[in-house]
Amino acid sequence: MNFQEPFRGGAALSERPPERLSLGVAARLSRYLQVLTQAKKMGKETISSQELADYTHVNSTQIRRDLSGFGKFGKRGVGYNVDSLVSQIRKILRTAGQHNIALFGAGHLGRAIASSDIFADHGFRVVAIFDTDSSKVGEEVTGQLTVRTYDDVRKVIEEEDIVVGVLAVPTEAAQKVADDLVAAGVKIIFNYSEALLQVPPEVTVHTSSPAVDLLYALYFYLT
Amino acid sequence: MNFQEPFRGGAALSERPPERLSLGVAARLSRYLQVLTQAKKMGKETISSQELADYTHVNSTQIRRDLSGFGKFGKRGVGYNVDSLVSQIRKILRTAGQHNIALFGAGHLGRAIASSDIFADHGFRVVAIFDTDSSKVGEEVTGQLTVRTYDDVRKVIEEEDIVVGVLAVPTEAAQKVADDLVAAGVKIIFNYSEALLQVPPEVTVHTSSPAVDLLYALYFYLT
DNA sequence: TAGATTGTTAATCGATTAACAATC
DNA sequence: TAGATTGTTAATCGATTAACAATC
Repeated sequence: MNFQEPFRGGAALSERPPERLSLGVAARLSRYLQVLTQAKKMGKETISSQELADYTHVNSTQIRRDLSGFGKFGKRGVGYNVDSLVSQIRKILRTAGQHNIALFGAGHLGRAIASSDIFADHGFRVVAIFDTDSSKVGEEVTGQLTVRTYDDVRKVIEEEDIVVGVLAVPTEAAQKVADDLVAAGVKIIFNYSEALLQVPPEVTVHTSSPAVDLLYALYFYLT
Repeated sequence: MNFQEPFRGGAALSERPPERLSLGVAARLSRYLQVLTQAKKMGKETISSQELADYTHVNSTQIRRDLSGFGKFGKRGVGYNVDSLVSQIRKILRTAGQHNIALFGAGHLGRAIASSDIFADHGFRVVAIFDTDSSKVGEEVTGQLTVRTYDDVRKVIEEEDIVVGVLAVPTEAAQKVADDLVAAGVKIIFNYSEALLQVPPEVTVHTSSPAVDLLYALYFYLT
């Protein structure tokens, strides 16, 4: 970033060349966004970099640095306006639009994910939930979602313009679902099972589990 | 690390001074461990740094570098023995022992976490699950676990030597449970709700959600 | 041996932090 | 004004990567 900025506080500051964010910056911005979203729900109007630091465990200088790279969003002596910071970060992360996702597996994890607020909070819409267990098909999961038969996968993916498949199925079943998603043209798979999925290079798999963090975090907490 | 090592392949290499790992190294080692554990289940005996790289999205040179910092675990031309690498990493992360954890909330997320293999795989034992909903008390969650009444929290934490509290409760209920855990002396809280918890400085809160990753990962996948 | 893969170097790049003037 | 907090600098530290000799 060697672009010399001779003006101060200009609105033009928010229109930077769309460089790809580094992995670390994007991860931290997402984290700030999560905290800000919650802070907003709690009725907080402004927040300081120190408060954000307390909640995210990211150094407060780092936070100010991350943000100031995109514009002067704060007020000295006051902090950041929660509402405006949320929309600024959304702009930076380009998560302003709506994205449709499909959920596989109507077990406990699938239902937990389906009923989480966090997707709606960030512009993601769970438009379908599938299960191979025919006794579950037709069950209502949330107000708007009903478990669909796995036979309709292909049709639903095309009709509903689904860009992400989220796997909350048993480890043994994950590869088969991944194969079907790939065949239907889905390029992004979120894998909450423990399976090591084999997919073609153009498809991205992100594996994550509600429990893996524990291992890593505990190293620091127990030593 | 400026310790000059004149010998090769010695067993003494695994006994390094117990420096605290950097955050990044610990996170990556945990990830390797997760993949290795699964690879072992699938009957794999050796694994190359390139295969580990494919599954973890960590550069293969980085992986070899991370591991070689603690000893010469691999065989040139062959790769790493899965079994022995698992135990080496466990030694490094000091997760060889057993740690008892308590789970709060017997809803979908709580049950999903309780029935996950991943805790058992890494030496954690869910020894209790609580819920304030009296209609859930007594229900069987897994073979060994039955939902307990929240009134017994304090007693159970002391009797069962619980070091970690895992919160899978609604956002509104999270702070109350955190307060009670702090009062009972628990120093590590894993928060799967969206609440921004207030705790004394000696207590560590790790907030995480099965859905937050999506936001960050999607930035890269959609751009 | 021939092929494969580790262990390690060297060079680069980005992350982190303390400190403090600017300013609300 | 006085206190608080941002924006930014400068200096350090650790992460990342390509490349390749060592060696299984």
